[in-house]
Amino acid sequence: MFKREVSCEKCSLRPICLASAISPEQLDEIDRIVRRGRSIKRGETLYHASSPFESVYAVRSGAIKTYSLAPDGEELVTGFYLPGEILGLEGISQQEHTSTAVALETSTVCEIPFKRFGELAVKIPSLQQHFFSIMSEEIYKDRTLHRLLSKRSADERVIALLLSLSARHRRRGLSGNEFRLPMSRYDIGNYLGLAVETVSRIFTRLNKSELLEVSGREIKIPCLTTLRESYMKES
Amino acid sequence: MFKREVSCEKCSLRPICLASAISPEQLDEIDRIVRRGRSIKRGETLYHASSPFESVYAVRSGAIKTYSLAPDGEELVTGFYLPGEILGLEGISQQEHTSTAVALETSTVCEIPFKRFGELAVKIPSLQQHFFSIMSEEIYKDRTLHRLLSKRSADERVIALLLSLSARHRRRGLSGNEFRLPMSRYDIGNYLGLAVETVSRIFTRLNKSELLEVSGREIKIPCLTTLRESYMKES
DNA sequence: TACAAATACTGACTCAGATCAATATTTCCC
DNA sequence: GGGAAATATTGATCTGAGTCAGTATTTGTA
Repeated sequence: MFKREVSCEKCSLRPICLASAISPEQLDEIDRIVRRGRSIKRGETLYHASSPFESVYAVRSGAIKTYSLAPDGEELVTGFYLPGEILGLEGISQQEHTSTAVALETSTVCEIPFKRFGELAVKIPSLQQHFFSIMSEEIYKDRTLHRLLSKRSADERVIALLLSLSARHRRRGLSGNEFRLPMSRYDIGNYLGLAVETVSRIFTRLNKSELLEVSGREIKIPCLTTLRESYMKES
Repeated sequence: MFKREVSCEKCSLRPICLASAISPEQLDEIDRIVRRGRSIKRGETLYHASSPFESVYAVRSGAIKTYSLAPDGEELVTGFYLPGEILGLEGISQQEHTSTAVALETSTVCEIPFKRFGELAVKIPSLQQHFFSIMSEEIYKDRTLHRLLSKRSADERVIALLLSLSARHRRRGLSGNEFRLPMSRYDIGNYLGLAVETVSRIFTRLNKSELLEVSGREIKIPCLTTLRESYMKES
């Protein structure tokens, strides 16, 4: 027995999701347009690149990765999305999805039909403002990734990703010190612009140090501050 | 004698700027909130990182670069903005500018006070939609940069930047085959995650090939299709 | 018009991380 | 629970681009 169809109002993810900072009556309006409880199994696709853009999605549980393919078929992992996070935003301007979203583990998502959302955002200025903010945040995070890719060493990139995942767990009230990676070494390497072998070697090396305990996809960070500082020092 | 203070209505950049796809009456409303004609000389700053976020800006003429500094002072060039393009979007979510914008040559900009813009976007749904689209476009372009940085060779990165500048010139009705780079080799390298020396060597090499004629910052592309194809082939 | 400073170029050398080639381990079904 | 496929690790070798060092050219300014 598990809870499905939790309204935004009752959703534990509300403070970090789309419906934060919205008054109760307005919450109700959002609640009416959100399609909840869609479940996707590991490896299944939420949307495909070049399918018509109709909705953005909020992750309710699980983990989703997005990737795009170059004309020659080369894959690029463009992001990892955890509960409370919104995906599909790059599709708005193109009128179609520009990446494919697949579940890394069994996940549930809330679908937010974008046309109706726009109509609502016009009626609720604070919702419009919040959505501007969510998109701006995405742009801001892309700047961080830009720096990571063009200035940081392989080790620093991997540590930065772990710290990011840790912070996102903590934000949901979970442990930031111990978690399981939902993605493969391949995905990590692809996302960070590194070869799988390099990622693997870095995990082995970090595991030998006191900074991290790695066992397959299980990660334990004994001390976040130390890890953060070691990351700083390397840069 | 030169024209200042051209209204959005009369602005030749309208089709590619913020005020595209807006009806004449509504155009008038936008016109009233835009602060026009601010001129900044080469090397002068439009806004500083960590100054309060109040406006986004549209380039009217010239060229602007944005950069951010890491805690240790390391610079990262985050973007180049040409006439008709909007900058400052990453500041929305942070309530302050997260990068510094400086003019690469004498430029004029239009300032769009963001609070008033938000109020207007609520009244004009198509304007809201268009702004969603502009932000989405920025996210989409960041994905392209992500691929460039994590999958492409130094040569391909430089060619991709040239092709992007060329396309942006053409969009304004200018020649896409001949133009002057507003930015230094250093800026190009920094933006693309390459050492200055590498950028310099690539220009020399391209100049020796038939693909490009380079003389300092003057660029001539004899055949765009050939350049585009050579770029594809290398990938 | 000249000269200092900034920018750009070139060459020699080095190295982080890619690639290639196995082997080990985990995961997923039947 | 067993065996195949997918994922992860490890080692040896190679290479694209970085670094260092010096020179050339352009640009802005007096």
